[in-house]
Amino acid sequence: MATIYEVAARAGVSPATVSRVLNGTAVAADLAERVRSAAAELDYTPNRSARSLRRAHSELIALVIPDIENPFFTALARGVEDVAREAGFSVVLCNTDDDLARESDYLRVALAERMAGVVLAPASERSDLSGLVAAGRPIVAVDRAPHEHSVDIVTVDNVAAGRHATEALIARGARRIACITGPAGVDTADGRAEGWRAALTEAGLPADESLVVRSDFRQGGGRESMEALLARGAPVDAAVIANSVMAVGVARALRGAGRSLPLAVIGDLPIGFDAPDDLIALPLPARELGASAARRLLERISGDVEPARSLVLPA
Amino acid sequence: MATIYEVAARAGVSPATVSRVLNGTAVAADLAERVRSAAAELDYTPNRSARSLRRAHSELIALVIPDIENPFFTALARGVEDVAREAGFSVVLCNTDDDLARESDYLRVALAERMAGVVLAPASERSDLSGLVAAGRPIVAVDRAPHEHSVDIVTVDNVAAGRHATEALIARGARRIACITGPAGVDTADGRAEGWRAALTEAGLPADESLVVRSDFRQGGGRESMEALLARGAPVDAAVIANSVMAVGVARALRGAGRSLPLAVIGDLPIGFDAPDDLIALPLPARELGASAARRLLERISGDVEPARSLVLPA
DNA sequence: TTGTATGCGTTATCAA
DNA sequence: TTGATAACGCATACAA
Repeated sequence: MATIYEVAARAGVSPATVSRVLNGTAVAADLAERVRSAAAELDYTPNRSARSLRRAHSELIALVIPDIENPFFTALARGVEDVAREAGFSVVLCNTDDDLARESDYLRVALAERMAGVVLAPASERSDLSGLVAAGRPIVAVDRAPHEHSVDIVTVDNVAAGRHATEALIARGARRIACITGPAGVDTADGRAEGWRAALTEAGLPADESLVVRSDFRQGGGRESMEALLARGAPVDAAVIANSVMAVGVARALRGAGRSLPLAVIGDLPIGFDAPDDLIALPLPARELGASAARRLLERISGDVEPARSLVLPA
Repeated sequence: MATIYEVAARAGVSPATVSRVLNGTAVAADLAERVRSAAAELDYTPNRSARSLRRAHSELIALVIPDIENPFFTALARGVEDVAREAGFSVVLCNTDDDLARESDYLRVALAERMAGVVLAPASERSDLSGLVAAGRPIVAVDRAPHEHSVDIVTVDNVAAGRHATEALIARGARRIACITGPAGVDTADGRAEGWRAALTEAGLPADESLVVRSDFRQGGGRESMEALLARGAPVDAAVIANSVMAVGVARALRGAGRSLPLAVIGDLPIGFDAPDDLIALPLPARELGASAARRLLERISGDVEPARSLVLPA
């Protein structure tokens, strides 16, 4: 591994000049040329540990997500990568499996490695960002808003998403619409349920709270929710499902029971999911969410010190 | 961000002693205790850029995969993480989307960042590992064997996998079995097709090469392959499918044509995929593959300098 | 066992 | 514009 000194020696210049060429500071054309060819001949790769130490941050952006198998997060990842790469940063993915301890670990590593910044899709509202925040490192939360900390946040309009999904079912004649959503206290879950409520109310329909089922945003939870609904003979003629992973479970429960029900699902469907014909998917702008988060992060990395800002994308 | 000097000052010891406490070298119990509490009070996080510079490598392991949406690779990722974390390394995921240029980029970054090592699931046999190899950095290839380079390789027994899948169909009475596999020259694709051939031959059945369809391991490819087979009226009564992502497409093509065919699929099925009843899935030990690769990598990181070794896991 | 001093490879400051 | 040099924070060789 050649160092900057070896390149300098071979080009007959000082290490400082090599550094300047590599970093785009003004250098005479002939010197720059000599440096470039010396670097090429030696197959010189700058040592980023040294650079990070000196500059106080690396060129890595951590993207911390709770579930690598959820297509929403993989789409989001693409958005982050698109804009980060454009700006010369590399994105590394950290999968927490919804585990707060693992999330903490990764955030700690990102801090210790002096990564340029972090885009975090929090595993929970109780996610602990204190380390990064205390150190003043760039971080933006996406999808969910963490409590306790004031950081930049990029979310979608969950209420609108819930409303649109519900309206689509109403438009098809549904009157008693169940709402299968995530845990209480989770803003994505609560917002979508609120949209369901709003759509029903606006349509002059009763928003029967007993038709709101709280689940866990996972496949098994979706299945159990629908099974419970069927078991207690709830008089539903359609259902809004707050994310696509749960929709898979819901569809299975229905099929298992030999039933069929118009479904409106918030989010893109997983690859391979054979959706029933009466299922409406309302895509979420996952990629755009990631891109926006990354853009905000880049602003922070470039030194923006404005107060934390909250951005809500239309559904 | 506190430094080792501040911790040392507060504990009334030298920086070297702090370093020793943190790294587990022998230090008197009382000093160690003082250091630990000083570190805690200052919320000291060692600067890994500095450590990496000094030690010549970081505590990050890069896992470079071609398709983050393929459940095989996410399972593999879990295996890598399990053993890497156990050993104190953090795993960062790099998704290349089957793009050799992006793969190269990530490998370059891993080298420049002086990451401890790389587990690579190559996007192609033509993957360029020259940078890492030339620098003598630890790297192990998994799933596919890259040409051109001699590195540690961990794969599954693809031939056995293909054979088992085919045998399962033969056992159910199938006689003319199609084989939908990946591109020629890709060892996973070729091996599985070879297993298909072997099983048929062993069963005294003809291995009709016109029933081998070369596709791309992706959903669309699976669909097109089956559509082509149906379109030309190939006399098949079952099919072996070399990976689970293609199986989704195949199942759709069949359903679209109003047909049904016993299917044997190599690999775990994607979440949400509603497999037809006559589909047999033959799981691949993806997680174990990742774990083995990580173990081999750890040996390299600890200084093993034996010649490159090749490990083939049973299917 | 502990401390001192040095160097890892860069970038930035300062002089020239 | 260019070069000499210090400093980033840590781990270790060496001395005590």
